[in-house]
Amino acid sequence: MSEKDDFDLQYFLPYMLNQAAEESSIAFQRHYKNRYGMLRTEWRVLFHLGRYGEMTAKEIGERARIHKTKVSRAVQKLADRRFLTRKKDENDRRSERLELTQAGLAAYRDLRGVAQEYDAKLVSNFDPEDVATLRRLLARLAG
Amino acid sequence: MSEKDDFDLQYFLPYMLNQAAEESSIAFQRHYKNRYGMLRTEWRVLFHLGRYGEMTAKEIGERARIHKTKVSRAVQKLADRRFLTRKKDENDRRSERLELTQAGLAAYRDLRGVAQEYDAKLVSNFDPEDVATLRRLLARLAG
DNA sequence: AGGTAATAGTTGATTTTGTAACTAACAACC
DNA sequence: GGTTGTTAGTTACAAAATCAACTATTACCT
Repeated sequence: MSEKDDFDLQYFLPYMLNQAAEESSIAFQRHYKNRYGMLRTEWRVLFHLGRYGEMTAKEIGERARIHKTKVSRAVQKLADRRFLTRKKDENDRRSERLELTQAGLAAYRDLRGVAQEYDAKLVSNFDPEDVATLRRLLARLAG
Repeated sequence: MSEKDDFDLQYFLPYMLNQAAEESSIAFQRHYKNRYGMLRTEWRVLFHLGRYGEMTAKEIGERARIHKTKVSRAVQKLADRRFLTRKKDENDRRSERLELTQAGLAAYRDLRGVAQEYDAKLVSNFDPEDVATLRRLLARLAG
């Protein structure tokens, strides 16, 4: 380059976020993938239902910002594997109330435990104050 | 839930990173997508060549941690669109030296400018010290 | 009430990614 | 110098994501 070029890709925030996100997902991914044959979206749906209780596909999509077709297919797979049940909302028969089965709840609890441990491990070498800053800024960046 | 459940998905680091990464990518994505018909991997390849100069597909893949098939396809598209040229490395005829054309360089410079502005805008409401912390931790999380 | 628009969710077609197997060139070793 | 093992990159096939069109139901509006 003949010109000044001090913009390094390694400091471009969207790029850094992506690299960190991918790296930090890999190890955890193995758990829901190998142990329960789940995809990321399926895990997220499971997690939402486990953590926040019964809700509709739409609500999950809004909370997690997942497109409705992705949610729809994830719900289908989870239902096929008997991790959740669907029943028509009698007040609005377009939508369905989704609820985890015992098996789904068990999977959720298992994965939640793994996630907690994994999260702790990820930040274990960092200064707790820095971690607080990290989470705060990430939350704001996520919008 | 009848049990104690204080693990919130919103504080699970891989999840937060993903949400922040996606959100922060959207606005910038439009530029390389609409203006140059590029995909994310193509933009990254372009960026590496523009920022660091001529190199091989393998080097790009290592630096950016992109799988070689993805790099291969991105290089193909960039070559089709005359953003880069490939010539066999005479010392090792398995690999190719990749180099941006004038058009590629122009696109790089354009997008680099947009990226710089965008990065600045993303952090403009944050305390600079917090931003420094953020980048430092992200770099470590990216491994 | 009747017609139009909006919404929840699904499905199908297209695009993109991921995985594995492949080719061509090089390296190492005897 | 030939066999075996690696490496750079491509290609083919399968899996998954995206986008648009669709069904069924509800809301709105006059």
